[in-house]
Amino acid sequence: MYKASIATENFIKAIYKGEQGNSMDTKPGTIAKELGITNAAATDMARKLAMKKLIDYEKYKELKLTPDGTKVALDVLRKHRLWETFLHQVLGLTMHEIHREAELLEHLTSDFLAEKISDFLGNPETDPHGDPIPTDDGEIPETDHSITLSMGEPGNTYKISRLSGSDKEFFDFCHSNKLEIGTSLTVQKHYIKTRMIEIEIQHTKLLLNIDLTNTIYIKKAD
Amino acid sequence: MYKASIATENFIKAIYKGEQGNSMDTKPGTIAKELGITNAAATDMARKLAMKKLIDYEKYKELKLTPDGTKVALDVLRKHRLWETFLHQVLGLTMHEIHREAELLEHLTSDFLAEKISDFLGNPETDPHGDPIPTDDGEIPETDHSITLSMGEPGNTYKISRLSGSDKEFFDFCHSNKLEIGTSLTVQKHYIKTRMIEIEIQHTKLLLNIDLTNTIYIKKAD
DNA sequence: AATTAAATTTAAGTATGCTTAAAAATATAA
DNA sequence: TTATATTTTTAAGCATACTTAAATTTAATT
Repeated sequence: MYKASIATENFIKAIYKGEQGNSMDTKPGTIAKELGITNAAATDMARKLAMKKLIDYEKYKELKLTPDGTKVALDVLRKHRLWETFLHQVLGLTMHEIHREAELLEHLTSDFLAEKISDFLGNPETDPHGDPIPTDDGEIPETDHSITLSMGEPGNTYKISRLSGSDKEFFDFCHSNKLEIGTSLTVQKHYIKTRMIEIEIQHTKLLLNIDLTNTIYIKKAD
Repeated sequence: MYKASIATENFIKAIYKGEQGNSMDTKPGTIAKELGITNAAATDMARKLAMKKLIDYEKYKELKLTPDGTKVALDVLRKHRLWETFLHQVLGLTMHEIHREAELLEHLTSDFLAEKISDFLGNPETDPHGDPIPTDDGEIPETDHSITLSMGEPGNTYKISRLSGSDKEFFDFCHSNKLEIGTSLTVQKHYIKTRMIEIEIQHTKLLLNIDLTNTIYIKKAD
């Protein structure tokens, strides 16, 4: 299997995030901002990865992962989420600590070690955020049919299924507003212009920015 | 604290090994062979690390770590041995597997995570090989007064205290010849010319190469 | 539609960490 | 001690992964 450099892995991860996420695209500038590099560096990298057949690249267009590129993304993502689960369950690190450490460890984790960690954890399907862990053959167990909070319909009640953010602020915010996995909420109203969503959670009304709500996943309460 | 690159960390580790070991010096060629790079690359790196005050470098002389360089070496060594201990005790990896994985993980392990691992393990003083784990402030707990097997005196009986090798062959050899931590042995005779040592272990005579015996540590049986 | 702004690309340059090939210094052996 | 071999160093070059600055293309605004 193709072994990518750390820089390449991070670049491909960013594209993957852009392809999946609703609050981010895969234009070079967006990727550059995500990685903290210049636009020129992103274009440069795009050309190189295109030659390696990891992405499809047409000038001035969005970057798109090839099947090979997607495989790299899912491999790193699997290691990232396995480490997050492991660091949380075994070493008791907090939600934002596990992200920070997994962000490093994922790049120097052999397939062998990833399997050992997975076995030790009982081959979990999701990480502590509720995010699905890709399998070793690159499948994503999407059994929960979660949607982002921004997709929730006014009047409907949901349970929070995933909290997908990575920074301390996000988790502090969630915690102090009782936004936890399993908690029920009712979507009140969408404000298109201001890109806000109003929800009711534990008898409290909350106005959330749409960007934030794309890292909060919900599913219909059964 | 100065953050070294992976290449720099490995280079400094090799020098540290040469400074400590009895079977290896710190000449550029030796370091190059250890790392699998050319002599030219080793000289090149030596000049660069000298500019960063991590090593003392005089042309055609052996490479020597500065206090700063030694700090880098001990920091990486601490992380290496903490990972080895953790992977062995928690994930049950074999002796040569833990080395291989720790060799990677050590480079992307934050000080924060190292402390968490250490705490989890009850702040152990030695790793599964019996090698001392440097403390977070760069001290090496040398409480056991071990010596290498090559230093053992004929007629004396010792207990094996450390098995410091890294490759599978070494551990397979040790295992099949009952060379385990805690096992008693009696040094029989040194053969200077052929660089061999004869020992008796569990009523069996064994002839060992001196290079091998520098990774086997012993101490006087009490 | 024309102008302006923003994003993207190209070009040139830098640091790291290697390589090969040739020159210089050191070590070994006859 | 002199010739030979080995090691070390220098020199030139390459790939990766960035940078800044300028040119080009696309997008937004009037």
